[in-house]
Amino acid sequence: MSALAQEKDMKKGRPRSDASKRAILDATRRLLSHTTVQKLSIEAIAKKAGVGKTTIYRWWPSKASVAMDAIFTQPGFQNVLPSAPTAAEGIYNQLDKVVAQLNGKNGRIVAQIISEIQDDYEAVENFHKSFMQERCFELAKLVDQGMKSGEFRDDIDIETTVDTLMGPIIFRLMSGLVMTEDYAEKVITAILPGIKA
Amino acid sequence: MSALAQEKDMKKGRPRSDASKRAILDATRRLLSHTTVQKLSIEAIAKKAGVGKTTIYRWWPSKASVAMDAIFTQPGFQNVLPSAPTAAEGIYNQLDKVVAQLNGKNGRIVAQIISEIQDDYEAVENFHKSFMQERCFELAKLVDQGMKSGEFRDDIDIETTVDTLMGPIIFRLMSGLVMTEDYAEKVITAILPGIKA
DNA sequence: CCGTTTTAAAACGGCGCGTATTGTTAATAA
DNA sequence: TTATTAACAATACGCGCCGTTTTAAAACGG
Repeated sequence: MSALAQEKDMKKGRPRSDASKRAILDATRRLLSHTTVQKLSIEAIAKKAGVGKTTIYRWWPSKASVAMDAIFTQPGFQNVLPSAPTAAEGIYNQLDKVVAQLNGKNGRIVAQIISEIQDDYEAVENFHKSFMQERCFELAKLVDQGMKSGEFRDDIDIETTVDTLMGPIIFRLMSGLVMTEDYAEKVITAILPGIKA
Repeated sequence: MSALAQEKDMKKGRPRSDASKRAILDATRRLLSHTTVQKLSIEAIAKKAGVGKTTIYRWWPSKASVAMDAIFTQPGFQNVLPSAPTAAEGIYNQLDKVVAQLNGKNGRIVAQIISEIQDDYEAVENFHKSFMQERCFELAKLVDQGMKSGEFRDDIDIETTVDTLMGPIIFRLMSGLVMTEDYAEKVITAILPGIKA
């Protein structure tokens, strides 16, 4: 085994084609701008991307997985946040980012993804790990921090508080209701007075 | 036209078979206890109910509609509530009822129904009219009542407040997270301090 | 009896599923 | 160079369910 092979953890045989991978995700994004996840088909992706169906089935277990990969790797879906002086401001930053990610076309697609995976327990878990969990955990961390610093009351339930912050957004997302850009502010205005010390 | 025909709005031709209707909804309920809405098929319902496919297609536009009909006509899904002395107690009653309706097997099915209809605008509207709207409106009415009576602050946004009450429930429903029987109480404990006068 | 409508049953073409097969290509190992 | 290994595109397959159409019987009112 060569030094290069050791360094890059290379294996025998033809390596995975990065061009095909990009072609598949690109084709999926283009198709999703004109149809829904439900109406999407593996065959259509393969045809548009100029790849074999087997290549898709080899690397993704379902069309929902392909869609998740296509959407979540887009710029704007990384969850990097500016540090905030207060817990309240940190919560606002996080919530506003989620609203920005979900209030437009991408939001419709994410709603369709959540829908598509409902009868697949593993897929639901995968979705939560790759999108929901880190955002909820970040909120929980901020609530906890606010409690310890005295900014918030010390008798609130962290998990339920996170639910009251994230819940309304997902509720409106799944209900097909409009979600304006300032929706995060509205939710925080409703929630904050109840948790402030 | 006879008097009876006029009274009961009878029409010419063979009347709709109530037996077939019941057979279809019964078969759907039985099938849904072993599979998901997504895996349900019109053909399977027709076979199990002993009816023709055409009979189903004549009266329902989709399998999601059949499922909604089958679930929402069950006992326990009527939204009748005891009158409450305070707005807060009224809100608790309403929210607790929703949790009771959605925290078990039926909740999973409702989540699947919401999922199934995501790419059908009319179906989404129909779902909201037949389930979500009346429950949200009831909550909005109670919040408004509490504001006017001085029980709640007068500067809160009704719509957003309803979102913070219903949102967490739908959020957990669609996330596949556990929702205990006392979840309504948890949400109210989190929300109430922020809206009380 | 006649016109109308619903019904169950059966058959239809079509689509996308997930798998299998084939021959080619791009890498490593000897 | 040669052998080995694995990914690749292309193609074909059987299958299940779709939504529609056709047929003949059944259930009503006039």
